[in-house]
Amino acid sequence: MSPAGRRPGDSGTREAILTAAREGFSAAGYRGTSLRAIAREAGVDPALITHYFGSKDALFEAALALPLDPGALVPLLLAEGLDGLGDRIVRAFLAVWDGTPGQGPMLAMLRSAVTHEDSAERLRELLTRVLLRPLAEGAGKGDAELRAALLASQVAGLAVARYVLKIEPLASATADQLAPLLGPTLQRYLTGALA
Amino acid sequence: MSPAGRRPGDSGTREAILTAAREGFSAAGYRGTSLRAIAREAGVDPALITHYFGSKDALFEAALALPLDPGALVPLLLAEGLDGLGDRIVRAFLAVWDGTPGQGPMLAMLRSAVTHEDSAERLRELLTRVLLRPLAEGAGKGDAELRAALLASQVAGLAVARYVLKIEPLASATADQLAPLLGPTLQRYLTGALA
DNA sequence: AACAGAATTCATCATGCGTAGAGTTCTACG
DNA sequence: CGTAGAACTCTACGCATGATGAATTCTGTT
Repeated sequence: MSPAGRRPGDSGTREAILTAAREGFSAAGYRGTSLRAIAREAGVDPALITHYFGSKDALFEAALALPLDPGALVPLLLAEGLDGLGDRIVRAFLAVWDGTPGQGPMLAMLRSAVTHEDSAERLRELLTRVLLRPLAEGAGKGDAELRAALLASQVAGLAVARYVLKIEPLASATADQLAPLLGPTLQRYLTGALA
Repeated sequence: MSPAGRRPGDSGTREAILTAAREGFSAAGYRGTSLRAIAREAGVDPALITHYFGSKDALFEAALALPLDPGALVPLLLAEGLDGLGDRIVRAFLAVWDGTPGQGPMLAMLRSAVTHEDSAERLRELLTRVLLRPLAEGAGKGDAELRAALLASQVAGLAVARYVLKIEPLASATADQLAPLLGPTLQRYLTGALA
């Protein structure tokens, strides 16, 4: 049909592939998404993906690169003091997920973490080292590891319940509704008495 | 190699297939596990799986059949009153997961729920209708749906953090250590003030 | 104007998949 | 015994997959 050879002008093919890949991976996970499906979605020949990224694994890697730096979030959250920290964490979390176009990379990370052992390790690393532990240490109440883990459990649970299982009314609640519900839990995990 | 035809004696082939299937599905999810791999693991011809179960979907269904009745748990938990309910839920949850041989069906359910849209629906149904909502209604403080959803979020989060992401020290903590940490959260979601 | 190299298509390979069907051997029941 | 049917193996089909290599067309630099 279409002739071979380079197209004139600036075709944002690479980006189109990445977008389609994120969509696919976040919807069906790594194995559930074929290169051909991604190519079809992106309106592109399958071989182009190999051409650009080398392999499916490399594409996956590239698609999961987060568009934001989670490390930058921590000082921002801590800047306003410990009061209402839990509340602000809930809001920040929801803002990131709901704000990310199509929730692509986020859901993809979660989905693949649950299936792919390597991804689970990477997500654990990212979550604990860059995000949760700094938060818990910033709170300065000791037991940083434990507090970070508890925080992770409630935050991950929110993600699963809201975005994967879509349990109502959690799934369609607004940040204003959720913050006072979950905030106190996080606050206690971070700054409260534990035993 | 091996001759065709029926083997003498009682070969627990069906069970072997189910075991291998649970192992596979819980380790790599639905798509990530092939019938041939299951058959190899079970030391069995792939066609036997079709013979016994009809299709991969049906096998999946059969492998996920829970060995326990979650509905029976609720009255047990509620029987001892509302005091310490959260605590008891944490303990029951851990007992079920840690007690289930190989955590097979449990992890498989979680893993596939995250990948497979249908499984997500089934898990949501099971969780909310049979387990969480009866609990929240049994607590009798109103807002049963919302309380059930919040409960789900913390419980699912515990599962993900402990069994999938394996975040320490959550992953290797005992029930006695976790109950006082997470119990109050669940207690508040079920019986506490919400807004 | 020439040319290296990037972008793109196509045809193709080997592999693995889920499933179906035919054939063989054993068991259970009459 | 005889025979229905369950347990089991083998072969094969059609399809999708990830990857490769050659061919073609455009772009940027000299």
